Amino acid sequence: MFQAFDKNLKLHVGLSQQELEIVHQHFQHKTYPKKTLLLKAGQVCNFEAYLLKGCIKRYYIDQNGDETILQFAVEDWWVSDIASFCQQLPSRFYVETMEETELLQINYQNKELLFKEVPKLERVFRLLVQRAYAVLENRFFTGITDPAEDRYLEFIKKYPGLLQRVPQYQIASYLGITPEALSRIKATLSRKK
Amino acid sequence: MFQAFDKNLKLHVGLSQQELEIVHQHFQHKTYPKKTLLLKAGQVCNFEAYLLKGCIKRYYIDQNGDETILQFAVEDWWVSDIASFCQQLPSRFYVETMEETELLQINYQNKELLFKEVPKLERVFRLLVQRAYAVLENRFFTGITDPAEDRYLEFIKKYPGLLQRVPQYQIASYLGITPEALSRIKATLSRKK
DNA sequence: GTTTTAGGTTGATGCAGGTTAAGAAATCCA
DNA sequence: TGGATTTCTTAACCTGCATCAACCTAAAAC
Repeated sequence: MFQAFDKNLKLHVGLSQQELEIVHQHFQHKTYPKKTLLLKAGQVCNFEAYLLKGCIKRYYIDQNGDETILQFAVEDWWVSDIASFCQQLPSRFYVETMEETELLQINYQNKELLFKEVPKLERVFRLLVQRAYAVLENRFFTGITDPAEDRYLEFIKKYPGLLQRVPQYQIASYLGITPEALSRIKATLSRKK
Repeated sequence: MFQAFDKNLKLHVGLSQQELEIVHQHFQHKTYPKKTLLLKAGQVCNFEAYLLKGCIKRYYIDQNGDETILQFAVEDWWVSDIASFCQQLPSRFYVETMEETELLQINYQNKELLFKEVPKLERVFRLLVQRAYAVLENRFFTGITDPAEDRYLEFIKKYPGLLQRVPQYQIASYLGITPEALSRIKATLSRKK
């Protein structure tokens, strides 16, 4: 069960089997059914979770009740509201499973304990946040420079297979456009082919 | 000289005077004249720098030679290309002083040495990256949800005084709009007032 | 002190993507 | 299986911001 998880953690920093076992003890293994809300806007996010299986979205709901999806997480990705979790402040976001989802999750208290027991993990998690930062900056950047059509093509590459797992209007939301616009983009693309 | 810097570092983690002195030894104090390029696209970013004084922009230049500004940094801010620095990969960005600028900067090798000498700093820098992540996510988020006018008003609050220090067309670039569009926004705002 | 030049404003026009609406297709579930 | 619901598509129209271009001002350069 921990195979992919261990590999994810050890990507940049060596960890002994013993250290890994301490880590495992602080994480909780959980399975949630489809459409479970793991976080609601206004709550403090109390988890960082690694996805073993399934699919999760993190999104915002505006005054009109429309949702904007900020992140999809699938197998071997992490999900949390980093800002809320780290500063232990209320979140603006919702986090929700889109399929039955299996997680390894840790809460704030356990994460701090873990850092005390295995200080090397400060480094591991620093590198994880740095990776997340690089991913986000890239997303921000392409959002400014690339038109919607290019972003859609990028999306297909970055999340292969997710098109089949997630309704199209949610992908449109992630891309920052309306479902109608995405539908038109697909139409012109298939005309071009 | 190190007063504000020390305070910035100690925001979340206590550090002794001795530890701070080790830190100081690994940072370099530098002053650059206006319009100095600290990083060019294609180079590996080899600094993380804390601004004592002055103003810096980080930007991208597209095929048409137009620049898009991703970040302004002023007093008590950090500047770097985190993705390039951390992974030691070529950057897509330029980093340039907009005024005479005084920095405390550290390179990759020294940062790693510093981590070995004062492991507690792993934590300090993890928290710094987390803060940077939260700031970036907020920017990304408002970029999607808010219209240009709101983003302009946000900008004025976030960077008080910068309007006077930076030409307006660069602020437009930061906001993701053209100078003409910003000019019109200002016109309608003063009409509303 | 006149001439460049950089920065800012204003107007006309165009286009990507938003909005609204309605029907078609797919999926869900009793 | 069949009706309900959810998702996708298409079309007509609208809007915010981009583009292009002319013009204005003020400061810098000669």
